[in-house]
Amino acid sequence: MLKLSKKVEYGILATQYIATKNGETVSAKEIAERMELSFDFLSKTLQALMKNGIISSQQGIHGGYKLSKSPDQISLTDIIHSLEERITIVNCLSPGDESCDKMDNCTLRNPFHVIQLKIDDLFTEMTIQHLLPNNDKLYSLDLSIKGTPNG
Amino acid sequence: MLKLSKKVEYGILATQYIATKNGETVSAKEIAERMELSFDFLSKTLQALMKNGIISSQQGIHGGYKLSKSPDQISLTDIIHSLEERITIVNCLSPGDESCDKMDNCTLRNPFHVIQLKIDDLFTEMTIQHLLPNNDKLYSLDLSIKGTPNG
DNA sequence: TTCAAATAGGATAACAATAGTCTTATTTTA
DNA sequence: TAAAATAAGACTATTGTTATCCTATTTGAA
Repeated sequence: MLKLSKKVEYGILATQYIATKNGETVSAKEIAERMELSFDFLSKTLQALMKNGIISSQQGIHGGYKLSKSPDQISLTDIIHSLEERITIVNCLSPGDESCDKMDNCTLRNPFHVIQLKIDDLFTEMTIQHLLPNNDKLYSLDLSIKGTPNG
Repeated sequence: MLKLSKKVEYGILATQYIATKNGETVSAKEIAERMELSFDFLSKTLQALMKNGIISSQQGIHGGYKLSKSPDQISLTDIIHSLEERITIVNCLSPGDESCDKMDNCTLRNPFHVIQLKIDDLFTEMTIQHLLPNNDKLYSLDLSIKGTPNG
């Protein structure tokens, strides 16, 4: 419950790995080997990230992937949205969902919506830049737990 | 991904329903019928809530359930912890987890931990009181998103 | 031209987690 | 003693996730 999928984990790990390569093209094989991930599954993930403009691909014998944007322009939400359809804590918060017929007099939906927006915010505020080794921006971001403007 | 389980949904719905009864004992049958939930599945949920001290049960012919604490003393985290084992966005944040051998030089774990703590906070701050009909406390809680009243 | 190494992508299998059902035992009151 | 309730274990069904397999296509170099 409330867990990130492997797909998203793979996506974040791979994007982070590519980011450490500073513009070099990196093959799926290299990422899979270095990060000890399943090559096939990783490939699917990379293809989805490519389709969503997070990374760009080069086919052919010396092909591979590189970032389409700088690491500080790629949020975890960007990656999550590329890889997952349903990302709400309850179905009735997903756009177009009509699975619940009690929506109108439900006293839970609004409170859940508030929580949802704040969770979305957490993943939007964090970028690949924050995940890079020796990064000094992570703890200067407003990620403290108590007494924060939004928390 | 990142979804609440039905068990937790049932738990929250049931606790909220019981709370509207102001100390009366309520049977699982009544809750199941009124909220249109599976009786068997709801029973399991209620039993777990009972074991964890959220509600108390009375067996026998006029038995049922009532809250053990006042609605504003029951947080969503209390309910979630009663009903789910693993509630972290990645496994390596669960207490005692050793599934990942790269933990020590992982640049993702700390950032994820920060997000995890903030998510935990969201569910801890919200209580059953906030979910009650005509509740006037929900929007006085600091649940604003980015300067907007309710998001 | 041909081969090797890479991405692209569909199909499907294996696995795990979630959700739901069934059955029986126990408790309590009338 | 019967009825109505909770307690709880076992089991089944369903769904979602994860992984694998296979083939096609692209590209560059020998």
